[in-house]
Amino acid sequence: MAGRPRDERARNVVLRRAADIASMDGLEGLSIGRLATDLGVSKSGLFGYFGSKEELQLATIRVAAGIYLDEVVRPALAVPPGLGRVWRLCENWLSYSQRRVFPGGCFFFTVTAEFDARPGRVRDAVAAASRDWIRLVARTVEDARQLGELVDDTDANQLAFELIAFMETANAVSLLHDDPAAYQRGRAAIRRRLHDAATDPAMLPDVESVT
Amino acid sequence: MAGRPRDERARNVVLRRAADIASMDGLEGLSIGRLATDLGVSKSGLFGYFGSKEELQLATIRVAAGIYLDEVVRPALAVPPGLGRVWRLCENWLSYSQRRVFPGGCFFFTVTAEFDARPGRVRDAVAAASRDWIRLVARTVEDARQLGELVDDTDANQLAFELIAFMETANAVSLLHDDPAAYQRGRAAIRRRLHDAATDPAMLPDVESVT
DNA sequence: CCTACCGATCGGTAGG
DNA sequence: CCTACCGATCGGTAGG
Repeated sequence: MAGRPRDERARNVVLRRAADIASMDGLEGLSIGRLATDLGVSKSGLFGYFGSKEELQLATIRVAAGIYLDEVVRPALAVPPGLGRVWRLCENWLSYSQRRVFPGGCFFFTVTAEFDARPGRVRDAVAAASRDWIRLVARTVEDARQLGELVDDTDANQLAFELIAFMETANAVSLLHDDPAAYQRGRAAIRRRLHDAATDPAMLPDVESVT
Repeated sequence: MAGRPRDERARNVVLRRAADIASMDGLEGLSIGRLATDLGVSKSGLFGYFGSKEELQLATIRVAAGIYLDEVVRPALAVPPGLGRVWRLCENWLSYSQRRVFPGGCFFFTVTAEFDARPGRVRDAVAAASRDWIRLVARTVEDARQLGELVDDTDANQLAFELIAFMETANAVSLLHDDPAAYQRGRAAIRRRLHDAATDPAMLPDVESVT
């Protein structure tokens, strides 16, 4: 069921809108009735696509993860491993947040805070996505270390934690205080930290001007 | 109205419980009916204390801010200004999060992510509390700089951003991944950053062992 | 994939 | 500060 191209395309339109809503109001704030009204379809028709609210939430997370992959991860993997790729990954994340690919900023920031203290399948899916992301950043850092572009005693997991902290806080501050300068702060913090860990700081590109 | 001691005490019991619920499920997830059932009182009686859900949410934020002040801010102001006070402030925050003073971790982390993309009085109150906190950290850093304990070209607002990023990310990671080591990561990051900015790194206390 | 409906719960009110 | 209720909305179902 739901295997025909038209169904899949329709499903994707629904889920893309669902991810937008969830980025602002959370996955609980996302209601089937509201989503149906927004899209001009019947509630029960939409319900039939997913079978339950929880399945809708899980499908929304999968679609958001795909967008994240396209916007942040894939274009960074297109540049060679090393310090440049670490920088690209961070830069892509800040751009993805700043361009409001999701209107409520990073989808995963919103739903992490929403589900981090509630058990269930939704929390598990959010945690799995987070784990994948943390591991990807750590592996990218570790690659740079092994290539000799970061000092030898660099703790990849620790550095990944710090870089992610700067990205997420830039996202949070920019949203809550409507302050685009938060991205300058995040970018400066990342640049400084990578500068300190780099064997050849000249390999870091200049900080780009921010709109 | 509601000025008698007994009323105020009762109000405080209600709001303390409200803050606990909101730290896990958010200020929208906090419903008057559920709160009433939890406390064994009638819904309309409880409603009468506040007049509207929004007023309940705003009163809950005020109570949570008071607890934050008692747990994090006041004990840091008891030590003299300087690098030691900066460290105390960060250490108190990590302890407040780790001890689960609120069962869902930092109350303000949860409600910031919940309201950062929705307009209204609740968002404004959350943003005001966040601004106060950021300014306090920045002023504490600036005091340390003026006392000559941080290098002269320290950008207080930038350093405050970075310290806050480490604290909030320790909170978020520990909750989502049920991983107490996140606090070690946060503490190590803060320590390293302050070490680099200190004029006399020996003034930083050793990292305490973590349970 | 629609209309029409279910019981439960929401914020809020009336009346005492 | 209680009981009893209001209309709206929730997730979900029946029946076509």
